[in-house]
Amino acid sequence: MIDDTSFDPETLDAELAESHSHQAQYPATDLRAGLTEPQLEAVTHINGPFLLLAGAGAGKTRVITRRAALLATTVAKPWEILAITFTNKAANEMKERVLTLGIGDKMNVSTFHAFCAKLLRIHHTEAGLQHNYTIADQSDRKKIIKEALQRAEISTANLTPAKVEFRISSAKSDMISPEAMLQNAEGHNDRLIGRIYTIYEEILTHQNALDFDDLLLKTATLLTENDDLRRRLENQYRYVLVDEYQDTNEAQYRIAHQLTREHGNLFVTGDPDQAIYGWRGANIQNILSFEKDYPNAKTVRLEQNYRSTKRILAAASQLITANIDRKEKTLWTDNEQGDPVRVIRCEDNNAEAASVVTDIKTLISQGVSESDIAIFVRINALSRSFEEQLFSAGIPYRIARGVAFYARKEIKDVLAYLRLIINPSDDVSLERIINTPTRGIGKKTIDHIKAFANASSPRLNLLEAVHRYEEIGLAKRAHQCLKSFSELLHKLAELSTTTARHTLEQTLSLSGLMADLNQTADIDAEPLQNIEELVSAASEFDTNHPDGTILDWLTFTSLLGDEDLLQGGTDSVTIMTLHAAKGLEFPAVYIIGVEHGLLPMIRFGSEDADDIEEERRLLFVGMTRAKKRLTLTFAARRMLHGMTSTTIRSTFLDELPHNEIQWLGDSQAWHVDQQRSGTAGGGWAGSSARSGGIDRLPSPRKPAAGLPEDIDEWQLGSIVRHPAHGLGVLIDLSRGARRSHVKVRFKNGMERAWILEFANLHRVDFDEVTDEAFGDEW
DNA sequence: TTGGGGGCAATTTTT
DNA sequence: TTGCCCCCAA
Repeated sequence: MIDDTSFDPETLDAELAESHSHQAQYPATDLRAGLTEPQLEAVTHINGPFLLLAGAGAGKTRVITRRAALLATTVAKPWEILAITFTNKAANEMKERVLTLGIGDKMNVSTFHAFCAKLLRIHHTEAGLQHNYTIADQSDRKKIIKEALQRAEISTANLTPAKVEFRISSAKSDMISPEAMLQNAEGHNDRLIGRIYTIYEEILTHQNALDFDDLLLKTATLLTENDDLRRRLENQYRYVLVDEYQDTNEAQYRIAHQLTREHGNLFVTGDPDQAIYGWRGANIQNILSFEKDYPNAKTVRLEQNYRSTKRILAAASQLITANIDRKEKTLWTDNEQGDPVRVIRCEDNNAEAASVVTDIKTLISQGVSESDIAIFVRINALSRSFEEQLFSAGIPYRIARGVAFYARKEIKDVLAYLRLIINPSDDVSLERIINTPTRGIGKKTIDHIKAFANASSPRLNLLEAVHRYEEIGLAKRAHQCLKSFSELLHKLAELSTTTARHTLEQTLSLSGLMADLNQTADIDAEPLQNIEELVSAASEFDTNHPDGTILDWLTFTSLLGDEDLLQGGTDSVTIMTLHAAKGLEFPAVYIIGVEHGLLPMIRFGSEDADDIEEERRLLFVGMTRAKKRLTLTFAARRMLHGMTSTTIRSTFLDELPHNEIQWLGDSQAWHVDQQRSGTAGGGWAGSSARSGGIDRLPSPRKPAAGLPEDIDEWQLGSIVRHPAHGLGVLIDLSRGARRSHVKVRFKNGMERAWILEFANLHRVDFDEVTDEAFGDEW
């Protein structure tokens, strides 16, 4: 039987409540009721550091909300409790549940970023900021990086903006300043990035803007350097809780630490096995060494799982034990045994989608609701085959992704006007709106304005430059256009003291945006609808925050993420990435593309054990989302980036408990072979006849090949031969403990990557091939 | 100033 | 294969 609350992370609580014959609503005196031993221990903990290691599906939210409620009704006032989460969703959920427990809405529940944004507004002087700073989002940040690249006059040959952005963000997460980066730079590239980072910071400062990382970084620095303020805050927040502690980065770690330095009442919850944001700067060591950081810490494990069947849990548990970086934890459940976890081998990605969709059809015909079914992918690009086939099967589906509401063009456009009203230094916003809607101010005019601003001393911000249009020396037409734009901005500047809704509506009409939207509404009504939605959002904000200012509203919108997940599609199959799946649960789960290189995702040149462990955790997270039915699939051939390649099943599959798994697919023999030859890898009796593919190995299915005997002679630039693709040059080679990877560029320019053991490549000596018309580009 | 076409890269993305 | 970005033509 499948219930209909799969989307609701609170299902668990409902189940728990049910199993203990309690109401959903607990009077304060009942906060200890119906708890298991470890749960009770956590709920009743009061003073000192505490680590709650909460396994997947073990009832964590229930525990922390009850503890907060208990604190708030005994030793503390609600406003003396600070609960920090990572997502708005988690924050809202906690607020709601605390409310349900009768604690009121005075408890401080907020995301890291929202908490910091507010703190920095209030204590802007101490932090060396202006009160009206704006928050640069990802696209603003990208523009600023491009600008910085230009100013640094660096040939962007091997430095994409994305790469720079990543490096800067990582540095900030680790609390590394531009100076420190320059000092410790190893190699030319690092120095370049250090220089760009420096300029990037200058631009942000000049624009009176902070990016997301700054919110954390500046707060951490402020709390570290300003002991007086730190102390006041510590007095104010006598009990601090940090959720998803395994995902904290250095800055967040510091914030939590500084806020609790003296009273030590830091209660953290998390699960190292679900740490999947290392690539975003999160440091799993924060949770792993909590007990070292806080020697008097108490640790409690929640190991009983209320979500999945025994078999699903056994498979996931076995997988995760392969990780070294973890805290020993043994999940168990009282739930039914359930059906075996299935692993399906498919011929290619279309067969994979077909097989999954067929299975879904069967489930639906048995009365399972579409919303109880989820398909998890490692990368969004994999969703396509599934979309197509779900569509043609007439099964409603939705993709939990897409452009976040506040990242849409039309939304960003209006908000840019408002941001400029609040913060006249916000050049990125000005540049965005100067010709939106089009008003005859093109690139050339903008360049003139910029040049004028830069040439002035001190350097002007663009808004000031616009207002001094007469001094720029523009052609008559451009001069006229800029004049009316300048007048428009003056008019808008006078709006700033009114409500969010009023300001928004005025801006929409004065700027001409509304007229523009109305005009295009015939062709595409969506932008207009989005704007209408924005107006009601503003209106709602005004109602909820009678004392709120435009600035508050802008901050609010800046920190709001993608809400796609929260709304809509109550009867659709959900397609989402494994990352997006964290925290959710579904009765039926399909995990797609469990192949080497995809899951684990391998990037060349950077395969180390940490990455693999995070990938393993990602699969673990995916598997533990499933309540009743779990299916993993992989395809022998996969079309990706417009190219079909032969794949190798993921080594993670070898790490599952073989005998508990139901192995399905065109070829039945492969898994049996697995059991015989251990994890060394093996082929399967291939029904497909593809040249060069490893699925073509004749039986008996031994490992495809070992390393080539002359491996020591392989080096970058070596010439190799592939049976299907011909001659190529080795452009990447990395030797790992278990597998070696190679990348080859072929004569026609195609580049392919393989695991060397399976690649069927042979090194050839240069003089053997000179007569084969090898191009000179080699 | 706008649009279209070619070139090129291509994870994950709580905020 | 798709999607973004940049440059060029009208």
